[in-house]
Amino acid sequence: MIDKLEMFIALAREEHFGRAALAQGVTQPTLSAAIKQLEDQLGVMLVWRGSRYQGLTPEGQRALVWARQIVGDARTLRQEMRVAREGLSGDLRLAVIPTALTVVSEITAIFGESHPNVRFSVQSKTSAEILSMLDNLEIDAGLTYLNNEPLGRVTTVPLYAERYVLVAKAGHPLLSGPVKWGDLGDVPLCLLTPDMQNRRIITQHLVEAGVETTPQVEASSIVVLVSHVVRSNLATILPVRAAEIFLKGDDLGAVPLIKPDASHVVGLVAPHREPFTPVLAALLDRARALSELA
Amino acid sequence: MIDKLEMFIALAREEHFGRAALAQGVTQPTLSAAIKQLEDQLGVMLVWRGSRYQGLTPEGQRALVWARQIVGDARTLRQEMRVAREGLSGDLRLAVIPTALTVVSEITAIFGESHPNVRFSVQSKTSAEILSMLDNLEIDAGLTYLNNEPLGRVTTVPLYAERYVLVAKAGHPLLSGPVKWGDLGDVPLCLLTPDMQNRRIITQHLVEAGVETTPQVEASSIVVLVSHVVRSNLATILPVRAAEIFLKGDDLGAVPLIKPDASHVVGLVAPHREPFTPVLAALLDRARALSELA
DNA sequence: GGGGTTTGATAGGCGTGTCCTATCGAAAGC
DNA sequence: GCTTTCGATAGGACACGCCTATCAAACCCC
Repeated sequence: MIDKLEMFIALAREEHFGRAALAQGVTQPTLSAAIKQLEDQLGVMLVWRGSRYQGLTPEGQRALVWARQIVGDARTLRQEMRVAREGLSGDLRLAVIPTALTVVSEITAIFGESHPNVRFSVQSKTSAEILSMLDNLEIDAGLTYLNNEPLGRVTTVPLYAERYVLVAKAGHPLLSGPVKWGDLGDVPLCLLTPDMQNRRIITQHLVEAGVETTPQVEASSIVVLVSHVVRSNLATILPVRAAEIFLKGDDLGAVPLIKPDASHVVGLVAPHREPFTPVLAALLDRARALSELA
Repeated sequence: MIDKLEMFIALAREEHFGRAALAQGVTQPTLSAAIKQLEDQLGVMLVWRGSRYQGLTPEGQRALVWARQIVGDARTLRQEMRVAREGLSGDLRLAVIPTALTVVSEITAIFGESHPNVRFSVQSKTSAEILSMLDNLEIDAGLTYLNNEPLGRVTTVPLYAERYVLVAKAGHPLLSGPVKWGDLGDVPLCLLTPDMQNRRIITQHLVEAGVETTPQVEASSIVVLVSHVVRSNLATILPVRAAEIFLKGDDLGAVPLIKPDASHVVGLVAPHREPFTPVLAALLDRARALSELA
């Protein structure tokens, strides 16, 4: 039963029988049969049938909610028993927005002190992808914005409030003092791609300041942004914590962006599951200890 | 997997391999094997082994919590799919404290108006039994005291506050006006057995009023209490709502018990499961509509 | 519009898992 | 010390799950 629910979740995620089967490590006929049996057992049609995958029926959507819950709990049970057997160990899968990537090392550091046997796996994703991966049990926790766009049913631990700086090559005329958002009208910029919430936040502040900017370069990674700042005459806008790591040398400079002093809360998000798994409880605990916010 | 978890729950409930197997409709060797496989899969010992059942290991207790959650969710999924197929129907299993039995008809009445295809199954239990049965998935909801003794992780809907009357045969000298708890020192009483929370509440009020009473008759049913009041010279103490149904004729009388005007909240309790099953959601909704309290 | 591709369903065979009955060994009870 | 109770074990029947191979329908592209 649980295996079939896992296959059902995979199907809903992949929207394709073959890919879902591959993801589950079974063949396509096996997955097809499993879905059919699930439908028989539940007495309802879960998937619109045709020669292609055509989405879930309303019952299927409803069943998906429970399937995720059940499968998630089952995994948690197994994980918790493993913890009981061999202590806190295993992998903790994180997905993180690009602008918070530098914060991960703070978390892994403080966590590693008390739980050295836990390995981390970190990937850079958009905030929307993080929420989707949490739903689909593909990650254990995420690091993203907490209070700009709706999150769904998750547990959150606020960590810090993002504040923004303008980053440019040393000697850039704007670096002499704080810069207003409204002053950026004619400044050539490179920014994150619009699928990133950070970019949407920045765009919003620029628009509110009456500026309409089309960035010269868009990228999904801050490394690309900073490289461009170093090698060309573009400037970029980054959260302080993301920028710091690049400001060690003398070739770059940064000044605060003011009017307004924008501030957006970033923190940990984890599936809301009662009770918490031991690793997750430990992670949230360490994150709370690390938090700059109430 | 889910089947094994069900067997595990049954074993924890019955504390006996043979009985648990019987309850699950399998033979004892099958259940023994299932538990062993569960232990293998989880990699931990769940049950203390010996020639007899000797209780759960700490890991077993922890696993039991998740097992209940998973099995409960799986049942909910099946139920919800059945509802999607044939509308709100099926059985709703209630357990109710004796003094709230008369309230059940109010709930079934208002519920039946909107959902005529749902059958009810009602049994009279102590408050402790109700909580245990909720945990063990033996009932769907309960009707019991909400704020005297700890409930655990449940959803509650307060319905009304119990107030107490002294019930005695018509003409009994105490029936002329309100009676103080402290006046009951020499009155021969029949009361519920001490495993009932109502009895513990009454005893507590009597003790606080400085009275120590040993009831002449103890019973676990209010019908027995009232019968004794009718046929002998005993009096009893009942919540107003439990007493009303017996006061239609002229042979019994009731007067309020005062100093203090004791008041204990009674309401629905249901397992805390997100999201709610449709039947349960409907039941809680109707109960809220019925509630006398905020 | 026809050949090729993609997609999901179906058929048949094989291995594993699950459940049963029968029986055993150990401990508890009289 | 004998019987009863309780849970584990052994062996066999059956079902289930998964695989490979194949099919039918829809889509795609020239």
